[in-house]
Amino acid sequence: MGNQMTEMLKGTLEGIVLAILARRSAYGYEITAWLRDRGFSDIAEGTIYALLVRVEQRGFVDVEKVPSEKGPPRKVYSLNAKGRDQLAEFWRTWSVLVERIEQLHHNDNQHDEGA
Amino acid sequence: MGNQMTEMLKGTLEGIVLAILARRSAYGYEITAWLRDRGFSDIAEGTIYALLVRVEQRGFVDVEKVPSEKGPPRKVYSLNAKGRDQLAEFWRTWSVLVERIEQLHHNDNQHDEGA
DNA sequence: TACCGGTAGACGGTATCACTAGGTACCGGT
DNA sequence: ACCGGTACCTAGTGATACCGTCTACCGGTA
Repeated sequence: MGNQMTEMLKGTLEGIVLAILARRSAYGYEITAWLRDRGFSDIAEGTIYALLVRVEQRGFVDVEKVPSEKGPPRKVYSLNAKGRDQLAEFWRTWSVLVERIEQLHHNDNQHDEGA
Repeated sequence: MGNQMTEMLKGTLEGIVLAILARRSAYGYEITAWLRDRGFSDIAEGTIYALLVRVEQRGFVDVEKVPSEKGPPRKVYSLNAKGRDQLAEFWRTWSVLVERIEQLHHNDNQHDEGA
C-alpha cells in the first residue's frame, strides 16, 4: 500500500482518533479494530498506542483502567474539554486545507483526464 | 500559528506543488509567491526549494535553467509524464482520505462547528 | 561610493509523526 | 503444555516541514 497514504495521515491521524473518542470512550485495541473496520486497514497497531500516549501527555484525554476478562486491563480513553477544543481546532484546520486543495483540483482537471 | 496545519501539510504539500506545476511550469520563488497568494501563507520558502529538489530527484519534473534579469538564474520546473502519474495517484489517495474523514465528521457532529 | 531591499536559490540542524518489528502479559481451548 | 486471541508497550527508522542563515545579483538612495 502507498506510503503516500502514510505521509498524508501525518497530522490527520490524531484528529481521526480524537473524533472517534468524541463519539464514545474506547481503548487502544478497540480503536485499531474500529479503524481496520472502517477502511483504515493500513494503520499499524503500534502507531495507535504511541498516538494515545501523546494525546494523553498533552492532556486531551482522561484515562481509566478497566479490568478485562481476557488479557491485561484495558486503558479506556475519554475525550475531555481540552480534547474537544483540540478536535474543533482540527476540524477547522482540516476544512481550510480541504477547501484550498479542492480549489486546486478544480483548476487542475479542467483540461485533464480524471483518473 | 497552528503547527496543526504544518503537520497536515506533510504528505499533501508535494501534491499541491505538483498540481501547481500541472497547470504551468514555474520556478521556486514563483511557486512560493503563488502559494502565499492563495492563502498558504504559512509555508516557509525554504521548504519549497527542498521539496523541488526531492521531486526532481524522483524524476517527476524536468528542469530548465533560465537566466533572470534580477538575481541568479531561475530553475524552471515542468511536470513530466511520471509526475502526472504521481499527481493522479496523489488525487486518488487524497479522495480516499477525504471521504473517510468526512464520514467521521458527519458521525461526529453532535456539537456544531460553524465553518 | 556604500548600503539596503527585492529577487532567486541553497544548506544544516531540529521536531514531529507514522512505521516496522518486536516484546510482555493474560486467558481458554485443544 | 502449547497456541491463538486479547491488550498493551517500546526502540529505532524514515519522511517531511520548519527555522535560520547564507550566497548572489540588481537597482535605487543616502
